[in-house]
Parts: sequence; C-alpha cells; structure tokens
Amino acid sequence: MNIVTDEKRIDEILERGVISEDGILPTKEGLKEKLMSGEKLRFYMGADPTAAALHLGHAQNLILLEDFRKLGHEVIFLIGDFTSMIGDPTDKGAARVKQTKEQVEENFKGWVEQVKNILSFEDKENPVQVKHNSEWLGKLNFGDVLELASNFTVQQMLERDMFEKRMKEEKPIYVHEFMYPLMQGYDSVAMDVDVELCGTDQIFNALAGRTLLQKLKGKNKFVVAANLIADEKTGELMSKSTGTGVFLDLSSNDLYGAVMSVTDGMIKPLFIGCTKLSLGEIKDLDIKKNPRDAKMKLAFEIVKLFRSEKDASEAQEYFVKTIQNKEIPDEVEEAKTKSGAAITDFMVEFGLATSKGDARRKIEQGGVSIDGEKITDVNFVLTKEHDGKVVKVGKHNFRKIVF
RNA sequence: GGGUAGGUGGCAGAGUGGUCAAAUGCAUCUGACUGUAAAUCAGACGUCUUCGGACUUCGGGGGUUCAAAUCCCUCCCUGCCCA
Repeated sequence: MNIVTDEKRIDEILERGVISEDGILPTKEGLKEKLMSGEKLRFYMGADPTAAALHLGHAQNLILLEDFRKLGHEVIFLIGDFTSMIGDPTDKGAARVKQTKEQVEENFKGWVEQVKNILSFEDKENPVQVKHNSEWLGKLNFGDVLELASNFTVQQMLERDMFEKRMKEEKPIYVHEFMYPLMQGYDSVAMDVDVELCGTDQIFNALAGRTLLQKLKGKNKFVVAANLIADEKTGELMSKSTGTGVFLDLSSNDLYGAVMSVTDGMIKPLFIGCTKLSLGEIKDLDIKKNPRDAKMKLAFEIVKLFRSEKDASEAQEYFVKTIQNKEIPDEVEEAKTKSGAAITDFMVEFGLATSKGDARRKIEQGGVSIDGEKITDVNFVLTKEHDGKVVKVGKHNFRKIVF
C-alpha cells in the first residue's frame, strides 16, 4: 500500500480540532513533515481493558487512528492487558484496584466487536494490528525494570499533577504506580513506534515513552494527543462518574438515546471527534439555533458510524416514537410470568427494579404503568387479562407480559 | 524502629454509648417541566414486610453493656512527623 502524502488530507486530519492546541509533540510541523516524506510510519494507540466497554472518548482516538491507517501507515491497537493489572493512576484520586487476568480477559472480549466498524481489522492490504502488552512487559525481569527506572527521577514522576494532588491531600501513592509511565513508555520501545496517539490526560505517559525511545534507540517519537471530549461551556468532561459517558456496548436504540441526553455543549466536540462529517458540514448545522435537531443528527451519525445506516434509521424511529411521542415501541422484550404473580416480583425478576422495595417505591411514585394505565397499588397482581400487555417503568423500560 | 491521626453506605464526608439504617454533598432512581436536553423543582435512595415491624450493615475477629459505628482487647490496612 502506498503512502498518501496529499497535503490537504494530512492538514484536514491534523487540523480537525480533535487534536488539542499543543497536542502534537514535539511539534506539529515536524510531524507533518514526516507524514509528507512518504516514509511508512508506525502508529499506535493503547487502551487498558479496565471496563467492559469502550466509550466515545476512546472512539475519537480510534477514528483518528483509522485516518492515519488510510494514509497507508502501519497501525497498532494495543490492548493494555498487562498495564491494566497495575492500573493507570491518571485522573484517579486513589490507586486503581488491581485487576485479575480473568477480569481483563473478560473486559476486552467484545472490544473489537464494538469498534470493528471504525477500525479496519479486516483490511486485506493494511489491517489494524492488535497487540497485547503482556507479550513484552510480562517478560521483563527485575534487572530490566531497574534499568528502565534508572532513566527517570522521582522528582520527574512527582511532577504529574495527580501525584502532586495526592501528596497535598495526604493520600497514598504506591511505588508500583510510578511504574505505570515506565510500562507505557516501554510499549513504545518494544513496538518501535514512530507515533503514539493518546488523550491529553496521557501525555505524561506518552512522553515517558518518547524519553525511553530516545535514550534506548535514539529514535524521535511523536505524540499526538487528542482533546478529551468536554462540554464547550462548562468544561465538564464526558465521564462515567458524572453520568455523561456514552458506552459503545449499548444497543443501537440506547446508543442513540444516550447521545440525545448529552448536554448541548458536547454536541460540537462530538461531531468533530466522533463523526465523519467534514468541518464545513458541521459548521453548516447551526447547532446553537436548533440544538435538538443538531443532536438528533449527531445521534444518527454516531449510530450509523458504529453500527449501520439501517440501525441508525431504526434507532431514530424508535426514539421519535417511544421517547418523543411516548408511545409503546413495536418490539418489546417478552417476560414470561405466571398468572397471579405480584407486579413487584415481576419487576425484580425482569430487571425493572433492583429489589421489591425499589419496585414498591417506583409504583408509589407513579413510575409504573400497564398499557398506559398507571399502577397505584403496590400489591397489584398480574392476571390472564394482562397477557400481551406492556409494562412500562420509568421513561423507557418496557416488558411485554406473556403467560 | 519511635510517635501520632485515621479506616463509616457507589464516592466524598459527619457522627464518639440509646432519639443511628447512620447528617450533608455528589452519583443513582421516580415524578413535574422539557428537546429522554441542560438547569430547576418535588420525592426516593440496605433487605424483607401481614406496613405494626423484623433482619443485616460503620476494616476483620472477640469482649463489656439492658443497649455499641461509638467503650475494651486483638488482628489487618493507610496518612503524617521523627529516625
């Protein structure tokens, strides 16, 4: 596969806005020059399988990775199965709980499935390569680790803002957490990469790799740091803890809905980071004037990109029907029960409530209905006449009663 | 090694013998309002319940007491200071 050196395309990738202001290190010009040189480069991006699902924040980096792949460069998606057992201290107020090998295995199962539409693992000429860092990190012995560690000082490690923060808050910092940048750095050496893609929160770790590569191989690695997806106005990051994370293991309908419930300030960053629309098209959308329509377009584009156009249309239809018009959807998961079953037991059994008490509460608060009729009695019992009717809990949880 | 302060619900953080299933904030859930926005407001937020209450929870174990998150013993874990 030939290396594409089309300046316009390279500029569009580097200028898109996904990459942070000074997110290309050491310099943007340097990287552009390298891309223009026609030399085949090796890119990589890593992610630790600490969660079962990837979210849109990862996705934006992966889309970027694919852009570079399409220019003809070698691209590696690194699964941090070894590093995730230690845990990256980034953005954590406390040390991450170590994960077992089983948990890690369990988590990255399905990752490829979640992103196969945006990353070409199956490309004949130049497929994305998948690697695991346990392959090399697991083989280092204590001496090797000491050797690596001797390239950095404790002061350098302590410069990381979150270590500083923890020092200030008198919270523990474990010795093995200092190893994290070393490990991520060694990934670069082991794979002998030219460019690493990461989020801005990962720059410290990525630079450790730059240092190591320089010292051990005399190689000049570039770091491309993508902006984290954040609300334009409030600066709030998209994250699970604030309830704004959009995960990629959701069904198409839920993925669409999850995008719809994102704050308005996230619309533009998501368009730029997680869709294929050109900057011109995004500009034409006039997000401010009609945020709802812009968001629907965004949700559509995202589902289309990660699933298919058909899924996107269906998800949109579902959304309009059940959420906007509050109708019962066409297809509802069936729940086989017995005549005489208490509604509370039914709810617990089919995941509509976490406990009987929770079920009772939801009924008392008016959150439960059958075919549109609100249930007010917590002792309500299902009978034959409810066969085929649909129980609704909250705004969008439905189950069809089947005997 | 010495000294000292701590370990509380998903998280942060109050509570030092009964009124504690444990304040408050965040997260979460339900409702209202909406664009399933956001913000806001109201309510809920251990399990079971015949709705009287019962049962399990405050690092682990043991003890004192009519009564323990709170007191004692012991073990485990962490911060800080000194060495």
